[in-house]
Amino acid sequence: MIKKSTLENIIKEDLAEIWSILTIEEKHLVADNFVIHNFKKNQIIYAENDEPEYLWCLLKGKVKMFKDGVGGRQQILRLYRPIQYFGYRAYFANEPYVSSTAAFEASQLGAISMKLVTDIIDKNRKLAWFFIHELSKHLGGSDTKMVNLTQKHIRGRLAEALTILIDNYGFEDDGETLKIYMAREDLANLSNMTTSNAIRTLSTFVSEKIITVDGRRIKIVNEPALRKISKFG
Amino acid sequence: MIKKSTLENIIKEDLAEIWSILTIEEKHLVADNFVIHNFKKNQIIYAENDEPEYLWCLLKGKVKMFKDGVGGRQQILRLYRPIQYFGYRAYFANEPYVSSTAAFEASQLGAISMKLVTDIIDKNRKLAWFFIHELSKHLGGSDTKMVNLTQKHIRGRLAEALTILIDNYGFEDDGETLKIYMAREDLANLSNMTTSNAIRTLSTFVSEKIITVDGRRIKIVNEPALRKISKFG
DNA sequence: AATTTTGTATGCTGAATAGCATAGTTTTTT
DNA sequence: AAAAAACTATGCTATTCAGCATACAAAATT
Repeated sequence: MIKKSTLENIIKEDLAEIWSILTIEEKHLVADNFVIHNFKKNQIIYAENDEPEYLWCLLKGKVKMFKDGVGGRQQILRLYRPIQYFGYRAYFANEPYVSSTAAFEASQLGAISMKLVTDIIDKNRKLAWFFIHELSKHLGGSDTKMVNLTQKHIRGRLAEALTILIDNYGFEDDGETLKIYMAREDLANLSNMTTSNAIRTLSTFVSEKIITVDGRRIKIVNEPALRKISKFG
Repeated sequence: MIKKSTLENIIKEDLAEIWSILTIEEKHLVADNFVIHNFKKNQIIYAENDEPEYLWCLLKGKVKMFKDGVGGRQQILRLYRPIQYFGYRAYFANEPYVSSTAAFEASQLGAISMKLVTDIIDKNRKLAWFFIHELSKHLGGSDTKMVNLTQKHIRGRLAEALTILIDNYGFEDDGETLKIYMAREDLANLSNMTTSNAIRTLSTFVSEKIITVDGRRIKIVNEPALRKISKFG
């Protein structure tokens, strides 16, 4: 089940902050309980109301965390890239998941039992701090996003979504093509608008020479302009 | 500066979860560094972009945490009652505050240096868990609120705001008068709508015999109906 | 290769809600 | 107690955005 090569790589190269703070014994404990799963494009990793059981570690691919609202629309809450962790919040809060996660594209993930994570936190102060820091960052981000989604106008929200994509996934080697190819519907779900409006607003950005669009390939031509629109709503 | 009686009371009676998990030595360390402050109605406790320094402990009164958005409107993020804690997130995230807090009414608060709190967390696992739990709860709440504010219609949002007030502050002895008296503007800021619309929608709730209103005194006459409106948007 | 399904683009229409004005009321200050 | 300031109520209008329909394009399936 475990692909030794990948895992050893992660441990040896300390690819992620979290590994560097574990003792040798803890690293091996985790390695022995680290199960690799492969998810197909759009496959659900866990769903709202499920009972949390694992800490998920994204090794390869892209993941979205989202929540279905009463409006029938799906709101994308956060995006993840390698190597980032998720799935722990609900366990720590001692409640079922309030959101779902799915792979944006074919992805490889590692699952570690939260029971084990908790045991290690009890012995390793640094891991406790890792999660305190992580949760604090996310909470600040969530509060900020709440206000942006409710108060910015459509152009500002879509511009913000595009900057989020830049900041999370960056550009291809040409330095301007977004390194994520998502459906207009997902772009809309990230920006709290209908698919129609995401398409319409993208078009106006094209006509304003802020971006160019070729199917799902989006080039950011004028990033300062984009960030300005995002900032001022 | 320290009002011994109040403080001793809190420590002795273990009024708050947090106290019961400290050792005797830690309790005294905190007590010696616990400074009581009094805030007037609407007085700012800390503001967005300030550098976090203290853990604030609300002893008496009511506090709102809010953020000013580009839309010019203030969004109320969370409400606090005695004995609850706030002000720690930004410090843990190692960043300036992203939101502000103010006293809703004349309030008494205790300030404890975050430096001290961090030192105690380093030695007391249980305190680390207290904050991990607290942050996790708040993050789930923030994510949920984000989707509700963006997807529920005005009636649903106002109904939700009223249920939040019920759940946070409860009723007067008559069992139906909300134990918080806030301006329509604050009610609007809690529900992401204009003051006009908060007033209008309150009126329709009155005409539907879900609530009665007498100035800032709001009686919840039909709580199940209110929760139903909140739930279904 | 043909067919079906899914996704994208654009126009038109209607609904939800924001903005503003005015009048009256309550609260605070002097 | 009087005056000023702040808050509340309600009507009218403007704007933003959602909903839907249609046409076309691309991708997936048979």
